Amino acid sequence: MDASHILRRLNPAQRRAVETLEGPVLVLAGAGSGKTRVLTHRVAYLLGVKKVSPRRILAVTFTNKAANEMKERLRHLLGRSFPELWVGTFHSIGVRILRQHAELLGYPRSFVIFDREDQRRILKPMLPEGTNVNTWISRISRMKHGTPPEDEEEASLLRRYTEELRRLQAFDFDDLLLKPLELFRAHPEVEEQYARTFQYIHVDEYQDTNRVQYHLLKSWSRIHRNLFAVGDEDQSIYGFRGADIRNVLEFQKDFPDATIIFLEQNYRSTQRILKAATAVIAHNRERMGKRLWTENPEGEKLRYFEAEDERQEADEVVRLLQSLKRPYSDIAVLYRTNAQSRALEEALRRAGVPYQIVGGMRFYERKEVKDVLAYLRVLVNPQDEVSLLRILNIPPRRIGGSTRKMLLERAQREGRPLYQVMRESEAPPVQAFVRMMERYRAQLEEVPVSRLTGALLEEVGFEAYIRKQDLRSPLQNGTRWDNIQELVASMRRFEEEEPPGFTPAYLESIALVTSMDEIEDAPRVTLMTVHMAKGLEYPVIVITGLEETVFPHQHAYGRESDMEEERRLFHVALTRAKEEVYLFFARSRSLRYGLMLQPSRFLREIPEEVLEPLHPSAVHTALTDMGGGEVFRVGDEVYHKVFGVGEVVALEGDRVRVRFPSGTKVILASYLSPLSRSATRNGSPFQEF
DNA sequence: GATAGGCAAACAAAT
DNA sequence: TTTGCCTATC
Repeated sequence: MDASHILRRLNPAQRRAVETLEGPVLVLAGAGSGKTRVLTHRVAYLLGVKKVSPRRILAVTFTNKAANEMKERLRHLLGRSFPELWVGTFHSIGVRILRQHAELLGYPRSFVIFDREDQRRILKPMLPEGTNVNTWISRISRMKHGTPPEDEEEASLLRRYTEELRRLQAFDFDDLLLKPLELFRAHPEVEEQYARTFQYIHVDEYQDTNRVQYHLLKSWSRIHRNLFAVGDEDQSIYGFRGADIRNVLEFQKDFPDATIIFLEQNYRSTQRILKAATAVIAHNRERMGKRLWTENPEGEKLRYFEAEDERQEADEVVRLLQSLKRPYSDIAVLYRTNAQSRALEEALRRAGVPYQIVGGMRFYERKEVKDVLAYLRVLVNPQDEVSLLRILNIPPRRIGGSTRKMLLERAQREGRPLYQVMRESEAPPVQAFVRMMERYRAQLEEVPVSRLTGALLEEVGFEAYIRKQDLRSPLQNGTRWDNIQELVASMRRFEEEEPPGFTPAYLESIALVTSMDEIEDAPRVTLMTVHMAKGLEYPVIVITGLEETVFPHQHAYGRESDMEEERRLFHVALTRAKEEVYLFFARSRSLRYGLMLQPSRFLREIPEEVLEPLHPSAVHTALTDMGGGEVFRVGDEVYHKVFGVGEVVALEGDRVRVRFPSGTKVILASYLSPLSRSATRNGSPFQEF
């Protein structure tokens, strides 16, 4: 194929990125600068012009959806598809490697993948009464990202947890990255096999890789050294998942011969949107410092609206959406936390505006769906005790607490798998259950998954069970059974795509499905968290909940680096927009009950000249300046949920010393709301309450 | 010994 | 608004 076919329609920087094939390359690509285009064209160039074998090219994307889109675009560019290309997320590539070599790690090929809920179920009994399981899940995850245990308690729990996963033949999400690395360390010949294979390696969203992913990349690129990383430190928003911005900031240190390429021309947003985004992100210290520019039109000013509470905010958002006279598919409504979707959802439903919510409770995480999947998981892997315990008495079949306890104790005493113990149980309900499961297990490799599931559901009386449950919570009448039917439908679709479509293959195919994969291209408004919106773009972006303690979120107040991540998150939100941005904030929110909320500091960081009120008639409040972003000053009157009204007597970092009627206390600033100001200030249209 | 129903507590982001 | 735990009842 002719190189010009692939290189034309790329700007000089993009072209350089596509053509620099040898050695490590870091592309610092600002929002909307065409990084997906660069990645795709580079792979196309390798395949079509350099005739590199697809088996030697690896492209790591951030979501499965992005992986599919890349394959689709390649097909379009090159006129055919390349099934042998390694394209996928770190996690899906990790699974692929693990399936290949599981035995070397002492795991069967039929290992299961545990999600958060499965993790919670095995951790719960390991922890003392009243311990916060979620905290421990985060700690374990942090340790698996490379942070050493803080004390013996952490170390010992990690040990016991790891042993338990091994006993159950399960990997958690972090294992999908960590275990391949362990595999490489223990078996250098396997490591070498991959390092030889991967001649050209591409990574998207490099700023959101963690240390384990970084080591995987180092290992894969060890021999050929052709690592092509695309990222934007201003869009690093997954610190809680171990993302380490050092991977970007220290790329040159780790790869001294690296070529660094900046993509700074933005093709997505209007000048005003870009001006706002640039001004906001300039408040961060931890950056390489790109300067985005655009040839796009100036565009409209960004508009803001101040609401009483989340109800009014939601109503006003709906009114705005209806007044825009645009296809609803052009619009995304973003928020910081999933809980904020509720008020919006209600208002949209009341007004009859079509919408879809992405994220939150995912389809495959719903209780009823997971129950059905647990049956299949036990059929495939009877060692999966978590799933076995889950369905033991669902629907109720007279295997209650005491029988369950007896079985578990015997299994523990004899050191044998629970399922084996159940096989020998004399309790009639247990016998019946095991016999039934064995009957289905025998058909696993012959009967398509949808038929097997249908028969199973029928036999256990699942519909009746669900309907009975629905009587208790009539609000979602029928939706649960609808979900089950949708699940069976998804199995049928799977069978069509991948005949013969048996159960083990099906389970594998859904293990890594993400919320992103559920986004539909339909004439509906899309609602999602800002995290989910990364990588997407819409003509109109509505950002809600722009208040202190909401966005930036309460958890970020203690540490400057966390606050910078919040700011990057807001920067991501703004740069999703092509044409119009609407910013909403409320004075109060039932989620922050009793607090008077202040407009987000991020609003104040947007230059005044690109902002205007949504309704011109709205009273333009006094122009005030927060100065440095600090929230309180000595003399301010403040309110605390427990201690009541008090006066600020001193500022101590992120804490405030407050004199209450009941005495003087030192309190985290985020727990206080201001009542009155000691002085009036000027500079921003956002009034302090 | 199993199940239904009532009541308290939670809640940041997600592969 | 959901989820899990506790108690009363079958």
